[in-house]
Amino acid sequence: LSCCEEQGSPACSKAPQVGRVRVQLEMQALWQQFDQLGTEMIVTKAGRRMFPTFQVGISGMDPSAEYVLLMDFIPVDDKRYRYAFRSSSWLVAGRADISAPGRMHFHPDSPGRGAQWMKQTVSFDALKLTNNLLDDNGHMILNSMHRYQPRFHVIYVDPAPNSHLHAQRNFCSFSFPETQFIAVTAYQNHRITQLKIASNPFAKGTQGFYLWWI
Amino acid sequence: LSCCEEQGSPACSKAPQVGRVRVQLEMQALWQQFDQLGTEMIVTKAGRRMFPTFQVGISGMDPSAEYVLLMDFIPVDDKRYRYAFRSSSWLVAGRADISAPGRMHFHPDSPGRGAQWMKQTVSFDALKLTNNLLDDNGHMILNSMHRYQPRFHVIYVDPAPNSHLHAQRNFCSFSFPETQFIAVTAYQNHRITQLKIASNPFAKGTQGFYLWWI
DNA sequence: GTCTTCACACCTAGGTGTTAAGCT
DNA sequence: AGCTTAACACCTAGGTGTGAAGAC
Repeated sequence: LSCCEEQGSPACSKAPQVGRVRVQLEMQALWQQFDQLGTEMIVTKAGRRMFPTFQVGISGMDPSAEYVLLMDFIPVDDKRYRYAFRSSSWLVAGRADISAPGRMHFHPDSPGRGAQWMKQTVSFDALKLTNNLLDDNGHMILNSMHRYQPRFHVIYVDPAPNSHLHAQRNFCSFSFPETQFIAVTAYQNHRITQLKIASNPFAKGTQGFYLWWI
Repeated sequence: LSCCEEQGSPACSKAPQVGRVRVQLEMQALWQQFDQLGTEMIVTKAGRRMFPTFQVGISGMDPSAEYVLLMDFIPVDDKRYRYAFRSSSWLVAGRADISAPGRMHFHPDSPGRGAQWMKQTVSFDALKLTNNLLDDNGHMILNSMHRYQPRFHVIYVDPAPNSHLHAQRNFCSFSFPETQFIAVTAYQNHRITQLKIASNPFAKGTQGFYLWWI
């Protein structure tokens, strides 16, 4: 159960509509299973979903207030990685490539009332990852072989006039370390491939093949 | 291009947010093609989509005002029908059966701002028809072998206090005669079946069979 | 007889990893 | 070598009418 991350601001400077919001990562056990192996997420030119899907349960919102929910991805470090098959581990392979300006993914149900968001799990299953710098579909642009941390943001839609003057007060951010991943164009770690096949229904097609090897 | 139907009220008693709303039926040519043959819509216990889908283009809304959009179905008459295969025509087969209280189907994007609704075609493709009087999925309950007229309603969400006192002023209704249909559990008119197969992509499975007969 | 139900084959639509070929 | 691309087979998920069987 994650609280709002105060970003170096003095005391509690958040509006009550966001200051009490609590967020729980769903499918946490699965995320941890992947994290232990070193999560990889496929990026393609056309855009690829994440698996596991980023899903959260939310509490503490003002039921009648309006909120916008969104995600973004920040580089974890300034490094480029490569996978060493011999040692089955990731190695630093130099400094990070230049990155496209970070995009934001608004949850398609935004804006919505607190009651609606808290009613059931909020799922970002429409979000797609791409390595196409010229992407025109609103997908999240990431560099392959770089490490990322997904972030989740809650913005309170303040009806007050000049509310933009209090933008700081009206949003808060959450990030879960177990959702970190390295973007790849093809899986590197075979155990990641196996765990994806075992846990993603859509990857059931080739499941039979691996059952002999596990 | 249909205007708001004044329901026997004196002069223009509608709020400006709804009084200027204009609605255009999409796929009108297809609806007319079906209507000419006598449209039939399948009802099942589990719920069946309509085809053609009820879709409208909307103009004249206040872009920043909030609206709720919904549909319902009203019996066209107090009759029950049967199909005479010999004459390929519908005959009256007595008085209507007792009907379940009419349900409403809210468009899932409700409530939404005028700008959002007018941006693109509003489609009711999630709406399903059922003949199950005990339906628990929010589908529209209809009597098989009865004739219905779909209706479309626009409700302005008035932020004023006590706005419920002006409920009359804040909504308006639209109906398109070419969308009338008879609910059936199995198609009666073979030409309706053929037109459904020819025009609905999901019915492509058996298309080859009929190509020899047309 | 007339109407309804259900399993089914056949689609649409789109999410998977695989694999071979292509790029640098 | 290392990484990327694109076609592909194989799934999930669900919308069609069919035709035989069932209900009244």
